[in-house]
Amino acid sequence: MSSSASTPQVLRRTNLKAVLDVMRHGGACTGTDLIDRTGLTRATVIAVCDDLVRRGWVRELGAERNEGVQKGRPARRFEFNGEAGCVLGLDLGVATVTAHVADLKGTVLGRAAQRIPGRAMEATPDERLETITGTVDRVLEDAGLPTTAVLAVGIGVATVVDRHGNIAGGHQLSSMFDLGLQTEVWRDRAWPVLLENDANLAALAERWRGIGQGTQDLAVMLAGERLGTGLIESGRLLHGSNGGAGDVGSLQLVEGVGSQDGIARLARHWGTQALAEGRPTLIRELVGPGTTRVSARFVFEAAARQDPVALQILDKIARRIARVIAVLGTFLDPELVVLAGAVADSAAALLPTINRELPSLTERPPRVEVSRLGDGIVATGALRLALDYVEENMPSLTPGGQPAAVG
Amino acid sequence: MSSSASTPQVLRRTNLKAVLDVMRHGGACTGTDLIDRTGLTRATVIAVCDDLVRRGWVRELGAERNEGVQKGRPARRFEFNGEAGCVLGLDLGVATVTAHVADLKGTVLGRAAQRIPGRAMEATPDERLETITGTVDRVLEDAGLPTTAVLAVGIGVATVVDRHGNIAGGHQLSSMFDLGLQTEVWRDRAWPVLLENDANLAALAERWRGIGQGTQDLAVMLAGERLGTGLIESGRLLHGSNGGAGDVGSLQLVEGVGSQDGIARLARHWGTQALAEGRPTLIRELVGPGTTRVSARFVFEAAARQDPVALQILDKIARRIARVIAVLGTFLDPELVVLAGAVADSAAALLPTINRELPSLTERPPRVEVSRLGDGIVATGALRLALDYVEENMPSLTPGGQPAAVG
DNA sequence: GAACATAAATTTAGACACTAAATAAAAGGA
DNA sequence: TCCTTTTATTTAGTGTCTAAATTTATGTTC
Repeated sequence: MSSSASTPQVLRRTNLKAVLDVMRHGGACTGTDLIDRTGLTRATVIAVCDDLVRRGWVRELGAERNEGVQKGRPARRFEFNGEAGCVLGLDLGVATVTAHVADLKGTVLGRAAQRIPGRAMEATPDERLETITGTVDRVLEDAGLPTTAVLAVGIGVATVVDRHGNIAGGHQLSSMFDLGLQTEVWRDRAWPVLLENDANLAALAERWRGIGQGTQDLAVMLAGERLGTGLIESGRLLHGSNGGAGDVGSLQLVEGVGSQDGIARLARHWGTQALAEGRPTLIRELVGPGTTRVSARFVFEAAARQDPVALQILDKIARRIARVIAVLGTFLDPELVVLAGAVADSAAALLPTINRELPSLTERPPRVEVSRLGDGIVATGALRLALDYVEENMPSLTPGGQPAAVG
Repeated sequence: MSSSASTPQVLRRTNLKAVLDVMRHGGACTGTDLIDRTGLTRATVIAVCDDLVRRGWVRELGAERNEGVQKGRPARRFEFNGEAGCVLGLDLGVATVTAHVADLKGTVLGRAAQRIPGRAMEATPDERLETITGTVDRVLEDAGLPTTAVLAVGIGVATVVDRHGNIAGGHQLSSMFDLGLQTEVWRDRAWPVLLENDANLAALAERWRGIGQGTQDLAVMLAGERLGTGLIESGRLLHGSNGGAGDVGSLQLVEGVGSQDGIARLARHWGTQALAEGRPTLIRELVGPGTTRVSARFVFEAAARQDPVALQILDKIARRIARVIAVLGTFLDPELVVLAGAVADSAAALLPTINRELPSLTERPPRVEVSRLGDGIVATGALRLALDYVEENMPSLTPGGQPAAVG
């Protein structure tokens, strides 16, 4: 299954990748470094490096002194060329478009966010596309990058996406994001476009730059307005047969958990309810007089000041989340569960209750943490998705920017 | 990550595997067949075939006529040599040891089962090992196979096993199966021993020879005495960080589901209860007078004859199972859920209720079916596990039986 | 500063695996 | 018997790697 026929050229390609992998992780490398880490001969290593330099993926550094005592002929030093191109990471929300751009080392070179004008829910596909392309163009321009430098685009959407990057129809919001981004829209730019569910990208982000570093099995709950879960098992994203894995929105089962409610929405809902019932609470003061619209922030703030009503709301939310985590832990046995999303900062207040509840709900409860990646978590994951694609296909691709003559 | 350094020899190894893969699936092959399916040149294909024949993995067939009109020089015909070795598949239950042996094409050559003598729960490791080795020796002897013919042993155990094949400590029954099978026990036989959770093997079996053929994402509930679930996503088994994935035994959460109760145990429990309460039911007649020990079989039989009490018990069981399936479907989005285990035949009676309940518990409920693989499901999966190992490592291994001189 | 030690690069010869093209072989049919 | 067809085999050439010898560029020592 795994294997397909090979030619000597495939062999070289494999070794190009092996050397690139080492360079990406290890910074500047001498030939000897690469010999140690790849097991190849010096002759081969040097040939591969020269090949990579010729193709534009690697730079040879000048004759700066290596650190320490130096005897013998100075080593040539090679470095992965992070500027050989860039990747875009987009987060398409219901009302907002966020775009990050990074070089091939993953260094973020620019960020931009833009609201969909007017009433977002009613925006036409074309209006949506205009905002998206506008945001992308702006972030590229600000970073001084031509469109030809873009080697891949990762895009997170708030709906179900299968493992081939196709938006699964028949889901909530699925039509909102089914905009032909992979095919028609940027055909002239010839960008490889990779779609993925936003919670899945949050999981990639957490494993790349968040608490999940070094973890092979983790779940990330993107619990802002909606409630979505990104699942990584053995270092790979889970999708299920139609991409619905982790889409716990439809979980009607666990008593008290269900519908599509994320933390923010629940806080708002119960906060509003408390006000409507006229219960005495700090939330009222924070919201201000004359309005009944409670934002989640106020509830968390009131709780931070020990307001009993707000604390009770958080307790209720935490118990609800704990139940989902318990089910998740039982079915998937992740090492770590991360709470992320718009309210991640405040979610820390939920942890004590969650950790108190878990042992009664499941044996061996997973470790639970709160994300520290903030708002850009999905866009960050989108960058990672794009980088994964580029790294996987690197030898075959043509570096962006200059058209790079390859023999 | 994925790539490691390569030499020309690795290339040949890849092509050996590619050719073997085609042969395993396609039966007897001519050179032209292989050219079409691998993309290699005729010269290479023939060289690879000769190589495989020399190593013993492939047989060249005599000059039998090919079907149809034959012009031109007759093609040499090659066939995967299923008799180049065999694999063992073991199912270690609490009280029973089952062993299957199959050739490398997966054709079962022998079966044996043996009870652990005395009170199984109290058997010492040595007693257990004696039964295991005894069963293995018998099945090999009956099939007329020497121990040197065994290329791998797959073993299913009723406890948690991580993805490296290590039994995770601290679980129910974990010490019962931690017998040093991989290392000490058969050291003299030098067999590669692969441990895996029994429900996971049931999943492999369903995908190999059961209802799950061609399915990439499925869950198999092994629901006899205990309740365990084997999960396959994108064609791969899920283990989770410690192997606990699918070990729903500890799911205390879903109201009414939990503990370790499988279908048989529940049927027995509620059947006994009904008798104790003195309710009028066919079960009593089936069990016979003077005893209160109800076996699951009687409950299913009574239900088949429309006994109201038995039907009510099945209804209760089905609702319970439906809830687990709903959670499973929501979190993992499998294409198919298979009910398997000792009572699989009878479990068909549960399907109508399960399918009626599911839509109210989750959107897009998965397809649910009952296994037709019967008792040997775990041993069958164990064979598959062993075959996977052998197929993956085939070119490097030495065929069993004769010591096969390789140049 | 010349001779030496050292580490790395480069060159050379050889092995292995593949392709492509020419040649040979083994059938059936005219 | 000769021709056609299909396949196998041989031959020459290419790409990639290793291993070993050689060269290069540096620092150290006397």
